[in-house]
Amino acid sequence: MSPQRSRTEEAKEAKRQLLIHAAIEMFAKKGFHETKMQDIADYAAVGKGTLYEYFETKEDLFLAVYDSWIDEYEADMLRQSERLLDPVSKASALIDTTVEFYEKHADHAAILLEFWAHAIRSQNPHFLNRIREMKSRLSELGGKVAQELIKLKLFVDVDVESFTRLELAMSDGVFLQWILDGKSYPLRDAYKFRQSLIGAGLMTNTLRKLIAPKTDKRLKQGFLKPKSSNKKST
Amino acid sequence: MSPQRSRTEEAKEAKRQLLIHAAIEMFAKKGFHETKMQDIADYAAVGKGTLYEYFETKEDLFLAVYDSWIDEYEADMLRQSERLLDPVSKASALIDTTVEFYEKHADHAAILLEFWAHAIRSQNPHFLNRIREMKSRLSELGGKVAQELIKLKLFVDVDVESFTRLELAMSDGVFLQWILDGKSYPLRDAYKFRQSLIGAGLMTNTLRKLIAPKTDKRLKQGFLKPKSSNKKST
Amino acid sequence: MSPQRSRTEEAKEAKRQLLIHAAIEMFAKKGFHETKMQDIADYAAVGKGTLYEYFETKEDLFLAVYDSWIDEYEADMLRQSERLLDPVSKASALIDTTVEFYEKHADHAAILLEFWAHAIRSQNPHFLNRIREMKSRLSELGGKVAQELIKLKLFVDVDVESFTRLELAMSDGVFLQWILDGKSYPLRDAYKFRQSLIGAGLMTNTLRKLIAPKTDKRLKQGFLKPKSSNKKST
Amino acid sequence: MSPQRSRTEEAKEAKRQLLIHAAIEMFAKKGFHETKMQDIADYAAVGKGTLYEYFETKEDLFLAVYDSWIDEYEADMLRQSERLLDPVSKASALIDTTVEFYEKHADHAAILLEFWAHAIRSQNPHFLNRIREMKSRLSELGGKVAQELIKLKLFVDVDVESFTRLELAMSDGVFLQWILDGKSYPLRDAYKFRQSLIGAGLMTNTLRKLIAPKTDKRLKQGFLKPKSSNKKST
DNA sequence: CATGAATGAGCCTTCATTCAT
DNA sequence: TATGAATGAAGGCTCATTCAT
Repeated sequence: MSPQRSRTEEAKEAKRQLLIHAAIEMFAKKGFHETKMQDIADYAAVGKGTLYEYFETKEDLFLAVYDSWIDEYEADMLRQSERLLDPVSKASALIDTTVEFYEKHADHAAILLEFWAHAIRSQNPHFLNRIREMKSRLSELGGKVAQELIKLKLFVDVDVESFTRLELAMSDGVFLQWILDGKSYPLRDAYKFRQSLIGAGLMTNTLRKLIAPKTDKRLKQGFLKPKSSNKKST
Repeated sequence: MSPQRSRTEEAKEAKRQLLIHAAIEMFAKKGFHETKMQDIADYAAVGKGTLYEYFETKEDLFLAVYDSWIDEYEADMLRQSERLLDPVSKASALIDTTVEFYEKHADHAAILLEFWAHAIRSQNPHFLNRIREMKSRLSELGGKVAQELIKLKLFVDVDVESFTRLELAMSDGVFLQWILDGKSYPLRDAYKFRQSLIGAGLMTNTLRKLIAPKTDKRLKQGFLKPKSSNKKST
Repeated sequence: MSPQRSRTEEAKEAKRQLLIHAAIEMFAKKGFHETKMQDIADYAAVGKGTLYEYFETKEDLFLAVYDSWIDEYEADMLRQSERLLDPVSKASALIDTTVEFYEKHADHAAILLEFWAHAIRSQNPHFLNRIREMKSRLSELGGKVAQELIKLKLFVDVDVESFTRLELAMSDGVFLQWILDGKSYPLRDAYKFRQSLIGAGLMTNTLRKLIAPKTDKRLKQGFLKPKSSNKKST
Repeated sequence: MSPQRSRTEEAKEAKRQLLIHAAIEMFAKKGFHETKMQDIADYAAVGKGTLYEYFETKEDLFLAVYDSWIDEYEADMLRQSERLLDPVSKASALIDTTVEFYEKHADHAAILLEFWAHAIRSQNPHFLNRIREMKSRLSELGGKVAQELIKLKLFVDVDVESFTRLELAMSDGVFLQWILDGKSYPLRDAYKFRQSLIGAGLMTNTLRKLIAPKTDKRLKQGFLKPKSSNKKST
C-alpha cells in the first residue's frame, strides 16, 4: 500500500504481463502441449524457474493467457458501446470491434479452440465458467443494443437473449471458418455478408425498405470473390 | 478377391473400425494428449501392440477417427439429399440431418475442436486438406439446393458459394455454443431460430409473406427458454 | 532313415541353410540388434513364424550364422592343407585361403566383431568355446606345417603353438584394419607385407639368403601405395 | 572466464567425466544394447534425465566414451614418445605404453569391438573418422621412430607408413586374441613374442647379430606356457 | 527474487515370441 | 508345416516441476 510496495507490485504485474505475452505467442504458434515451459521462458528471456514464481502450473498460465485475452476483448467492446449513443451506430460498432479484435488475434486463434476443448472436458469448472461469464457479459452488451433497436421499431420483436447468444455463436463459427480457410478473404466481408443474411430477417418493413438494395447487393456479391471495381468479372 | 481373402480383409476392416470406435470414445472423453494408447487398447480389449498393426502412429489414429466421423456425416447428408425431390424439403432435410448428426455425436464434440486446432498448426497439410475437402463437398451439396430455391424465386439472388460456406460456418458455431452451454436446450431449437434469422433475409417477398408469421413467432420466442405453454415464465 | 525321411531331412536342411544365408546378409548389413526377425524372414521370403521352426531364438540363429561361416572357413583350410605336400607350398596356400576367405566375406566382417563382442561378455560359454575350438583346429593345422618347416631347417626353432596362435591373431588384426581402412588396398598385399615381416624373423640363414631380396623389396615398397611400374613414384 | 564461470564449467566437465566413467563401466560389462540408460544413471547415482543434460542421445554417450578412451591412449603415447631421446628406447616405450594401456583397460575391451562394428556400418561418418584420425596420429608417432631406426641403419629400409599401420593392426589383433583367450597369459609376453617375430625381419645384420640370441630364445619359448624354471613342463 | 541443474514419472513405440488356423 | 496377427515387456527420451544457490 506504501508507494514502495505499490511500485514493486506494479513491477511484478508488468512482468506477469510480459510472461503472459510470451505464453500467448508460444501457445498460439505451437499449441498447449507442444509448447514447453522452456520455450516460453526463452521467449520471455527469463529463467524457467521464474515462470513458477508467477504461475503455479502450466495450466494456470494457460488460463491466465485466456483471461488476458478475454479481458482485452471485453474492454474493447465496452469502450465501443459507451462511445456512441444511437443504437444503429452502436450495433455496427460492436460488429466492427469484434472483427478488428479477431483480425488482430488471428494468429492466436488456435488457442481459443484449445481452450474450448479444454473447457468442455475439464473437471475444473473454472474454465467453463470463465467462458460463460464472458459470453454473458457480451450478450448483455449486445442485448441492450438490440432492445433499443426493437424499441425504435427497427427490429422485429425478437427474444433478445437468444438473439445475442446466437450472434456470438455465429461470430465464432465465421471466425473459425475464416481461419480454416487460410484467411483467404477479408474477415470483414464475411461478417458483412452474414449481417445481410441475419439482419434482413430481423428488420421491420420500415428498415428493410431502406436498406434492402444494399443487402441485396451484398448477398448477390458474396464474400468469396474479390470485389473488383470492373463490372465484368470472370 | 477369393472368399478366403475377402473374409480376412473384412475381418481386418471390422477390427479397424472397432479400434477407431474405441479411439473415438477415449479421445472424446479425455482429449488427444490425455488419452494414452494404452487407454484405447484397454477400451478395445486388445493389446497395445495391436493398435500399431492398424495405425502407424497415434496421430494416424487420430486422423482415422476424424475421417471415420466425416465419412459418416457426408454419407448421411448424401442419403438425405437424394431421398427427396422438392428443394424446400431438401433444404429442411439437410438441416435436420446436421442437427441429428451433431446430437448423436455431442459427446465427441471436443474431438472436432482438437482436430481443427491441430489442422491450423500442423505442418502436415493432410489435416487441413481433409477439412477443406469435406467442407467443399458439403458446400456443393447445399449449393445445389440453394440454386434450385433461387430458380423457383423462393430465395433472392445470393452468391451460392458464399452462402453455403457461411451456413456451414454458422452451423459449427451454433453447435459449439450448444456444447459450451452444456447442452441446456435442444440443439434443434437453436437451429430453427437461426433458420428464421437467416432464411428471412433470403426470402423473396412471396415466400416471406407466407411464412412470416411462423418465423416472427420463432424469433420472438427464442430458443433459450423452454417453450412451455405457461404465459409467464421466469 | 528311410529315403522318404532322408529326403524330408534334406529339404529341411536346405531350408535351414537358406534361412542362415538370409540371416548372414541381414546381420552383416545392419548388425544383430538392428536386424529384425522380420527382415530376415522377408529376405528369405518366408513367414516370420517359420524362422522359429528352425531356430529357437534370435540368438540361436546368430550362433548358427557364425557356425556356418566358421565351418566354411575350416573346410576351405582343410582342403588346402590336404591338397599339397611340400610344407612351403602348404604354408603359402593356407595364407592364400585365409585371404580369399576374408575377401569373399568382407561384407560380413562386422558379424565377426559382434560375435567376438558377444562372446567376451556372454554368460553362455557356448560362444567362447566355439571360437576357441575353431582357433585350436586352425592352430593345429598351421602348427603341423610350421613343424615341418622347422624340421626341414627352414624355420628357426619356434614354439609352434605360440607362433600359430599369434599368426591367427595378427591375421584378424590385419583383416580388421583393412575393413576399417575402407578396403582401400588389396588385402593380399597387406598379408604379403606381414609375411615378409614375420617370415624374416623365423627364417634360418639358409632360407633368408634365398628370399631376402624379395622380402626386402616388399618391405621397402609397403602395401599402401599402388605398385605402379614407374620407378619414381610421388 | 571469470572464476565464477570457470568454476561452474569445471564442475560441469567433472560431472561429464563422471558420467562417461559410469558409461564405460556399464557398456564394457553389458554391451551397448544391453546397457540401459537407467543402468548408467544408477551407477553414476544420478537421475536418468541428468544423462540427457550432458549427452543428446545414448549413441552420443557411446561416442563420448570412445573419445575419452582414445584421448587417454593418445596422451599416454605422446608422453612416452617425448620422454625419451634414443629411438630404440622410444620404440620399446611405445610398445610398453600400448601394453600397459591395453592391460589397464582389459575389462573394457568389448567396447572397442562394438565401436568398430558400429563404425563399419554406421551412416554416421563421425565414427569411422574418429578411428582413422586416431590411427593416423599413432602411425605418425610410430613412423618417426621407425624412420630414426632406419637412419641409424638398425632397421632395413621399410615403407614406414605401411609398417606402422600394420603394427597397429597386429597390436589390435594380439590384444583381441588375448581377450578371447581369457587373458590366460601375460599380454606383455605375447607382445614380446610378436616383436621378436617382426623385429627380426626388419633388423639389419648388424643389429640381428647383437640380439639374435635373445629373440631366438623368445621364439623358442613362446608365450603360452608359463616361463617356469622347471625344465619339464606339461 | 531469479535461476537452471537435477529429477523421475510417464508415454510412445518397437519387436521377439507365441499360437490359432 | 507354414503363417502372420496378436501380444506386452521393455526402453529411450521428454519435460513439468523442484530447490539449492
